[in-house]
Amino acid sequence: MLETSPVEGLSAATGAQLQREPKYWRLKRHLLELLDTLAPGSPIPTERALAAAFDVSRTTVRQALADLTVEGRLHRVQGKGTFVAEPKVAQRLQLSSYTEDIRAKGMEPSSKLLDMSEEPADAELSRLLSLRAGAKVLRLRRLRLADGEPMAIETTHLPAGRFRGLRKYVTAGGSLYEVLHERFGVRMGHAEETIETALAGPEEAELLGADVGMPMLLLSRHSFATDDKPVEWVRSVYRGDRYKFVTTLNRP
Amino acid sequence: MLETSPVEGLSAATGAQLQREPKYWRLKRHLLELLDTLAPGSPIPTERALAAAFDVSRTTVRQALADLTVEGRLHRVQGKGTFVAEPKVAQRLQLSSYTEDIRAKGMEPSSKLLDMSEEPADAELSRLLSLRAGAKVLRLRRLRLADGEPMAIETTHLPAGRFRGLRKYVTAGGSLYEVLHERFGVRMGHAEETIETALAGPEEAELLGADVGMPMLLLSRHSFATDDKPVEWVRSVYRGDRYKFVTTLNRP
DNA sequence: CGGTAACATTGGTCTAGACCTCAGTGCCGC
DNA sequence: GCGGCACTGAGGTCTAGACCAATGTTACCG
Repeated sequence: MLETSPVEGLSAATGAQLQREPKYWRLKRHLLELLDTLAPGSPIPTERALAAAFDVSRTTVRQALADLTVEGRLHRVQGKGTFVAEPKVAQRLQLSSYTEDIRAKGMEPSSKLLDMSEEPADAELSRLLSLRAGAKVLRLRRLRLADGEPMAIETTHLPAGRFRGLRKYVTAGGSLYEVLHERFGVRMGHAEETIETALAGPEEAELLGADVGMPMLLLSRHSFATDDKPVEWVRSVYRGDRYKFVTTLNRP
Repeated sequence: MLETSPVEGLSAATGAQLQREPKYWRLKRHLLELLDTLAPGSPIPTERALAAAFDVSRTTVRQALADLTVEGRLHRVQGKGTFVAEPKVAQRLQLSSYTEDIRAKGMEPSSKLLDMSEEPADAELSRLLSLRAGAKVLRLRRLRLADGEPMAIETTHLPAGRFRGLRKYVTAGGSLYEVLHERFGVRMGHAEETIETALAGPEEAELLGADVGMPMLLLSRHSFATDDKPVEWVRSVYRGDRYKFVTTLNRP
């Protein structure tokens, strides 16, 4: 399963049989050409139509479509059809809030608070936030949007003890970083980020309007205030088919 | 196709039928448990054995195995079998050479020059390297290894005119950044990087010892010397199942 | 006019079996 | 000894058809 690429060689002669190329590769190539001629969001032919048109089984069509879906070229909806996916959007990697980032790109940021809870820190979290084991941690889970489009799911952990009353400010909406600065006098100094790939689970896919199994960019951020005390531990999931991260590096 | 996750609810009563969970989900969960008990590199049961053991068709087994493969948990080799994949390795994002990076991690770096050529710059490359259209560009394609394990495929473009004789230094082995510094007096000042996901094509998969269709981390780097002149344009493909990038951000 | 029940259509899951390619093994003949 | 070649068994591709689940439309009835 998965992926294109022809197999060259074998030009003339030998006449009939040779074709060391799986049928679904050929189908994928045809569909990729088709995609270039269609606007994002356009529907493509149904599985059964493609099977008939190319004289292959529906299973074979599905293999090609599954590949293109996981590659972020198609978007499938049960009961409706298969559609051309949207192109990628760049996302700058920088130590600023989501709100600032999106505004800087000329889009309108918004967040949807999915849930908020206070939980005792496990061993890992207490280490990351310099808390004693079992100390209360505020956990925020937010869906991030730009111009109403889902961009990412962000799960933030903060030490509840240091930021009493944070809950109501967050509930009122507004930038978390702004609240931390204005209400608690805390500004971010530096952060350590890791970026890796993962695949969308059913919940993420649903929230982000993506497909299950699609590659995602997983960003973890460990932020410290200007006094070097740890402030937050964040884990975000971005749609890998639509976003990329950009960063500027400087020689030490 | 793709991905785990049960569907809860529906406890007692209703007796027999209800089971709103595809068979391949169940199979995936079982295999994930099995993977935790096996060492990386161990073989797992064959497709046909699993089909018999779970009383499902081989197609269904393959759906589960395909998911786990694209998730980086399994490694499949035609004619041999299916094996437990290796865990991830972190890779620091910083403006230093590959050679320095790997040494810093206590591993032995090596490179294999896949090919080297001089080509006229196309519109994109001449813009990136501040060259007139058609100027010669040196193109290096290298396989990067750490302790003999393939890590990435790196394609570097440099202005051939500014670095005459670079070819022979590179052929002799050694760090490109060291050569640029010692032979041409050029040191890297800053760079702009973008990170995104892509899926492995047959060639990349083969070179990296990965599977076709596996998610990869795509890193593009545009580097500038201390005098702000562009020096290189690099595109690297890392195995997404084994590497992650780490970076430190500072407040401006 | 409004609801709703039935139907059509789409993608999602699954089967049972066919034939292919690729890798290893072992035997046979030179 | 050693080069092939046949055989076995692994994953890779493919079929033709079944039924399920989600969606949207249509027609009928109150």
